[in-house]
Formats: sequence, C-alpha cells, structure tokens
Amino acid sequence: MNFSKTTSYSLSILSYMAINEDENMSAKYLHDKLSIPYPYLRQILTNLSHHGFIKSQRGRSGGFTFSKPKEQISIADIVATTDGLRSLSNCILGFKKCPFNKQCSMHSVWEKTRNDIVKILNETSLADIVKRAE
Amino acid sequence: MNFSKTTSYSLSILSYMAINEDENMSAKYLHDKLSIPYPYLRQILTNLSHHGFIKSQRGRSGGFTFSKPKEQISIADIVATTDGLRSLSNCILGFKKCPFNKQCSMHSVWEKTRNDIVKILNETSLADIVKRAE
DNA sequence: ATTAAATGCTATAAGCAGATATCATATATG
DNA sequence: CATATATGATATCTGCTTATAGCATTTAAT
Ligand code: FES
Ligand code: FES
Repeated sequence: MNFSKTTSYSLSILSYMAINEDENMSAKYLHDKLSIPYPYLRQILTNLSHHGFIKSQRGRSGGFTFSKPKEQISIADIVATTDGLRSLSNCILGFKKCPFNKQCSMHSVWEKTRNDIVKILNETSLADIVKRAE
Repeated sequence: MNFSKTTSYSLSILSYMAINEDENMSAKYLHDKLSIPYPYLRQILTNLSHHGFIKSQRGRSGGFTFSKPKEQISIADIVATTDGLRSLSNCILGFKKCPFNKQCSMHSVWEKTRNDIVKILNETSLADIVKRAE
C-alpha cells in the first residue's frame, strides 16, 4: 500500500533538488543528504535523466540539474516512470474479473478516495512542493 | 501503491466466503471460483485459519468456515495479518528522517486522504461487504 | 599533461514476495 | 476396512525489485 523503493527514491531526489536548487547536485552529494544507497542512487539518477526531468553534467564538479520547469513536473509524471498509476485502478479487494459479475462491494467506497489520490498526484508539481516547503 | 498479492487474495477469499456462506468452502472450490493459484491459496487459507478468522474441517468433504461473527472482522484486521497498515503512516515522498528537519511538503495534503483510507479499512466489516453485495 | 572527481554503461549479486511441490494426517463415504 | 478427498506442515523454486561492482568516458583544477 505504498510506492516502490525506486519511486520513493525518485520522489525524494527530485523534491530535494527542487527545494535546494542552488546547491551542487552530484550523486555523491545527494547520497550524503538523502542516505540512498550510492550505486542505486546512480541508477535512479540515470533513469530520471533519460526521462527528461534532469540533465547531467559529466566530469569534475559535474552533477545534475533540472532540464525543464518545475511547474511542468507533476508527482504523477515521476511515478509514471517507475510504478505507474495503473495499480490505483485495480480493485482494492484484488479481483481481476469480478466473481460476482459486477463491481465488488468495496468499489463505491474506494472510488472516491482513490480519485483523491490520483488528483493529488496529478495536480501537485515540484513547484508546488517548493512553495509548501517555504 | 496497492496491497500485496497475499493481502488482495486474503480479501478476495474472505469477502467471497462472507457473501456465499451457504456453499461448501474447500480450497479446491475457492480455487475454481477465484482463480487463485491452488498451492498459494492453500497457504493463505492456513494463514487466515491461524489468525482466527476461519476454522478448518479436515478430511473428506472438509473445508473452511468462519470462526467468528463477520461483524467482528474489519478489512484492517485482515490487512494487519499480512502487509499491515504501517506503510500508510510512511511519508509519501519516501523520507524516513525528513532531510528538511520537518514534515515533508506533501505531508498535509496527503494526511487527509491517508486518514480516509485508514478509516474505510477500519470501519468496513465483512458484514458490511455482504450488505453492500445484496 | 596529470590527476581527481564526476557521470555513462552494464553485468551481476542478494533478498523477498509469489508460487510450487510433496508428504503426512484426518475423515466421510462406500 | 479401503479409498477418495480434504487440510497441516514445510521445503524448495522462480522471478522481480533492490542493491552492488567495475570499467569507460568526460571535465575541471593543478
Ligand atoms: S471492483 Fe473492487 S474496488 Fe472496484
Ligand atoms: S513527512 Fe512526507 S508525507 Fe508526511
């Protein structure tokens, strides 16, 4: 009932980078700050770079910076690169085909809350996170 | 961002059993109805039995029946035997210790929705599920 | 130039949830 | 009693997520 490690780490990294954009964001530095295992952190940064959220600067005193405006990166976008939101569309009781030949008995209750979550993830950008942190 | 298979299967099994309590609930029968892999289903039924939700009748024409009133089994109780609800208390951005030395910037937004979920899980019993299925 | 410090790339290991397999034991039915 | 059918218990396999390791390449500083 939560995100995968990879997703959580991605969210931690990008929100930290968004809030402290002045600092030099090397993998080593982020490792010190966020305590994410270094080689794993490296992989995730590469992934975030491939997905166009950040760009890398190689060589000494290199690191990562955002490659597009923070307003244009929603939490849902970040989750989409790893877990995706599809699991939130699944039945909370775990039915694939409903054995009752209809929506399961938790459906209506779950639907509202589930939509709230998706709404939050879609409507919250990294810029919003920065604002709230101030 | 959803329950583990074990939890989902547990929820499927117990809600199916609650709704169709008249039928003979052997592992084989439940397997036919719910399409949960048979040996895995067996393990989960044993687990649910150990946790006191259901009791078993061994031997030919044996199977499983509830061992306490369906009013006294909440979804949260079932989840507690597997995943537990602790993950819902975790930071949605994945921070263990908040690197900002305070609650993370998603905290307040997430809190309400998270409480809704916990409330639903705690306040919905198998009896409620039966009622809604009618 | 040389070196130090960074990312790029990719192969591999470790750990866990999901799934399977097997034998022992119990019991209803004939 | 013999048999078929059920659960009890437990060991093992598998695949995915998490994590590690190592070498190549780039770049800044000296
Ligand atoms: S069918 Fe189960 S939550 Fe929708
Ligand atoms: S501290 Fe991050 S959601 Fe509460």
